[in-house]
Amino acid sequence: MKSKGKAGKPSRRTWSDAEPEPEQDTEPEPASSEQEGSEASVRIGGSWRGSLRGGDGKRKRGGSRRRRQHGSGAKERSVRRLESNERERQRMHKLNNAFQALREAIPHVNTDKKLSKIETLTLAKNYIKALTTIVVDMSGGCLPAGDGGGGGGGVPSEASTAKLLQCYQKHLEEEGEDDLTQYLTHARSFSQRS
DNA sequence: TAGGCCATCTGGTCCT
DNA sequence: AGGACCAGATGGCCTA
Repeated sequence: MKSKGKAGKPSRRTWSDAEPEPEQDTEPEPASSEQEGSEASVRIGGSWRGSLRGGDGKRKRGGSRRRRQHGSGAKERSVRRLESNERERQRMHKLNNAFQALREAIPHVNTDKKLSKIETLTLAKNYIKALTTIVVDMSGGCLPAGDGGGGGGGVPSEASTAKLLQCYQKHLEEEGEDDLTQYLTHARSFSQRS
């Protein structure tokens, strides 16, 4: 009963409400926009750090490290920041909604406890693998049987998965089906008949 | 209390 | 130019 979530975190600080100071300039941060001129804007332990992503190999996509100069005024910068924060929040909410949908799509045992994100992803991966195995098994009539992939309780090999896809595509061409569900229905009935 | 998980902020980079 | 994406940092909540 982890009642986490925003409701449980009244004190979570949002930039907007927690920025009491009208003095926007106050980003205590190092020199706000200009610090970038030099790359030494990383301060571990503080709440800011700057460029230097390229330094450790991560996110080292080309481009200059100079910060883009948006509007110059502190106020304008602050407004942009707030807007950015809001968009980022919305984006994360959408991401979380997607996680929730995924949680609901995969079966799991303990329904009391909400799956964490990492658990959700892991279970989803396993679930997909399991379903793939089932599909491979069911399509014995279509796929050459016993190629080592499907059965055996293991994960289908890449080869069998590729064959499955191939078979599916062929099926689409021949039958004009446009939905995996329909394919599965066919596969199921075929497997039941035989 | 430590550790896990999460929301949010933030600034760099990429894409349209 | 502006929005989207991404990853690091921070701090709060919760459980063992």
